[in-house]
Amino acid sequence: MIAAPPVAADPPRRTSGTPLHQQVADALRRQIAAGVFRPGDPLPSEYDLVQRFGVSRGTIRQARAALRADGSIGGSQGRKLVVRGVPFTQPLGELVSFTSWVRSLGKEPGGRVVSFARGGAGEDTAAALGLPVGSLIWRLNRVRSADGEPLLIERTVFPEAIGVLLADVDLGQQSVYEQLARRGVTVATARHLLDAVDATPADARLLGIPNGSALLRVQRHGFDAGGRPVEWSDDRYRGDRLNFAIENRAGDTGLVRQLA
Amino acid sequence: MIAAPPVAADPPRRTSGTPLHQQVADALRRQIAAGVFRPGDPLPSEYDLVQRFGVSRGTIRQARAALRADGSIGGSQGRKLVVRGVPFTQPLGELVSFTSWVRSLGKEPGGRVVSFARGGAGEDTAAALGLPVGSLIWRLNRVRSADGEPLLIERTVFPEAIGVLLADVDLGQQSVYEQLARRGVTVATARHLLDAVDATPADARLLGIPNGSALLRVQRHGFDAGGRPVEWSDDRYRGDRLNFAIENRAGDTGLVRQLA
DNA sequence: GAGTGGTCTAGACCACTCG
DNA sequence: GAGTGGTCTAGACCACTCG
Repeated sequence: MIAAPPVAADPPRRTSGTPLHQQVADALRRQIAAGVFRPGDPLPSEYDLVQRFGVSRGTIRQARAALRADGSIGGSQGRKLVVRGVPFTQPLGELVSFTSWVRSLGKEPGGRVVSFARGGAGEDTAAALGLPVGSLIWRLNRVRSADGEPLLIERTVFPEAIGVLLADVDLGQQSVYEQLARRGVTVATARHLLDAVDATPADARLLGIPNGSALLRVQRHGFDAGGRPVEWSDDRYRGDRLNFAIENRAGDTGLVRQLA
Repeated sequence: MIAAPPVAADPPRRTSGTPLHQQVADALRRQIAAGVFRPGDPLPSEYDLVQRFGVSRGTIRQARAALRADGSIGGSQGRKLVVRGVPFTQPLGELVSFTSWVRSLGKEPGGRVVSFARGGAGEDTAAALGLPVGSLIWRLNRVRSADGEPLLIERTVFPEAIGVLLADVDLGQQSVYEQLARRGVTVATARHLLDAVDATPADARLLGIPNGSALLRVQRHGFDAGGRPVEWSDDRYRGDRLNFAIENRAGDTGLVRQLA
């Protein structure tokens, strides 16, 4: 870990396995988080940073590209770059796992299994998972809560190979993704589809909210590192209790608006 | 525009204003889209690409970083990089501008101004735009439609300096962002907050839908290239007609789940 | 014109994967 | 051990912004 001394001290080299550019990026992020640089402040110039960190310009630029990508800084050519604020990202694992997300908030995750059974894939499910119609799949239906408050209904479909790994797990208490991770299965990439739906009578009863309340629906396709489907899920969150935030960098975004 | 000849031809240089690394990235993207490289195929090695494009390794790496960032390719150190497929992104301009999005679908954008007036910023608005409470701001309230079907209610606040640029524009027909762009103002980065709300009676009347229908609400903070606030908007989409899709790459994501 | 960030090159060494 | 991508440096020139 290298700090940013006012004058160049012992030139840092890769003693640990952490790349220099990442050490620089982390140092700058820490300083933004600590208020050394405040939103609106200009970032020190490249030349300054080269001097302070005792690394080459390329390394500084690589570090800064990371800060740009996560939205910590902004700006354009010719002008000094501007600090925007603390980075605004979440690990995919935490995004996918309700359990680890709730824990990260310091709350107690809970759940109740409504149903869990093997069956045959219908047309939609088969298409979503990239399987032939009629393939064996597992359907899991749960209500998830934080500190006892129901927040989410999960309706998830797993391919047979994934579902069997969960067959003897207590899904009322355990995180599906932690259990899968122990068995070597992780969600490496995912596609999310967000829209709003009225709570059906079943939804309303499960969440303890009025009929027809607005729910934020998140449909997720999860894939492992090899691109094989791990899950297809229809998650319904209480719209009044949860939101999703998206940081859009310059240029192209990962967010797409679609007509249904 | 440079292609990728099997053998190095005339070494391309920056004749136009487009950076070389971007020309290379665009060329590779086109080849992925055209099926020259198919999902699962390995990408040619760095050495290959250096030869084919006649540029330095640094330029190739910069181009590949862009493909990585938009999800076109994946892979890790020591292995050949793997083509994942056509990128799944939307230019920020199209994401922000309802008008240009609707046009991209081949439909006719329309609109109706409900109100447009100058006023003083309350506490929330001031905080959102980073202005002192009581600062002059402009509030725009519109219904937006595609081929005559109302899809969206926009409630947008602009800082005084932006609002005055719009004072004499026909906002029933014109795109705010196109008009602003002509005056040198563009949204370079944005933060989006997505949740679900019940349609208020006013919402329902404006969209011509039943009271209490689920709406997908998108709150947006837009900033220019210098990080200055351009707009703060509360957009409400018909949940049954629209959704947002998010492509999550490996590792950290720009998508964050939050408790309200 | 001075200072800033953006582009590009050439070359070195390292870490990882694979046959 | 050969080949791959990852890191890092040093130096050149360019485009843009600002006083």
